[in-house]
Amino acid sequence: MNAAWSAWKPLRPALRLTPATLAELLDGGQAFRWYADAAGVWTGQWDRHLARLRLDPAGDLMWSAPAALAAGTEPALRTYLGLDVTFAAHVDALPWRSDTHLATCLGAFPGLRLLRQPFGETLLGFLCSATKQIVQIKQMLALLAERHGEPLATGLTARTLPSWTTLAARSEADLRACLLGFRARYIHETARFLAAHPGWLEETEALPYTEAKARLCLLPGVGEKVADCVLLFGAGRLEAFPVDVWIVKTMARRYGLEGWSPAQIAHFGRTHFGAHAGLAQQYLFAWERRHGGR
DNA sequence: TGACAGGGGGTGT
DNA sequence: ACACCCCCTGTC
Repeated sequence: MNAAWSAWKPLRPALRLTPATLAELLDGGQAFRWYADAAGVWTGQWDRHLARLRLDPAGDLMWSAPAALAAGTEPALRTYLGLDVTFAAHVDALPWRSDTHLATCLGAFPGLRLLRQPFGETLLGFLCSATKQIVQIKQMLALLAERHGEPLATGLTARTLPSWTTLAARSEADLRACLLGFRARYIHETARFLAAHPGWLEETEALPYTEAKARLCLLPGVGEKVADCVLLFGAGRLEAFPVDVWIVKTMARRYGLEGWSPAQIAHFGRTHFGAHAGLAQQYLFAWERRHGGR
């Protein structure tokens, strides 16, 4: 039995989105703990927060939270949704004036932005992501929270994701039982490394992009793609440009880069899109997910 | 309705 | 290049 939810309130400052952009933002591969109901109400979790989001008729984002937690939810949402980040200016600085495909992608998902998720949780999510689709990653994280997380608050059934400390105390078999497959060993070994190096993750988050990425790549199961996702979705590093199979496909088709390696595509992306290449990547990725194969 | 391939947002060797 | 795990999805 869940406690009562607070009344719906508009987000301040306001965030005006289309339903398609909201779906892409919450369930488009940045985060893996949001679920929509038939009425278009999204329920999701991050850190020790639980919230509902919906668009009012004008398209402005409204939020609600369990009454006992609601006081802390609004500032947390502002951080999580990056309301202090000038995404409109960053988008305008992308080369859409000379890149018609990019202009099309920007127009299809107006207001799309990058989430600022908890760093450690983002790492866990993307350690689960290898050769998995979003629906399966969500299932893994739901099982990890259900079996190894902590109750969010008394009276709530929702649970947090397990901390890295908790994960380090679990057996690889316990993790494997959460549908992790071969990823269980990576998560187990990463958890043990982090347990043996207190503060390592926090120091990594604070480092400049290149150094932070190099450090993340030291973790078992973390290569360039996962490291870039963690930095882009969990640390606000808009210069990170993750290259996965979708981006390889869309860059080959739309930018004539057939046969290019992921490293070559990453270099092209940084050069072509500039300092906020990761933001461009998210729009291209959203477009490819929607129109892929056509 | 139920079984059966096929392939999946990568990394490590 | 290929193994790593095993669940989702489409198909018959």
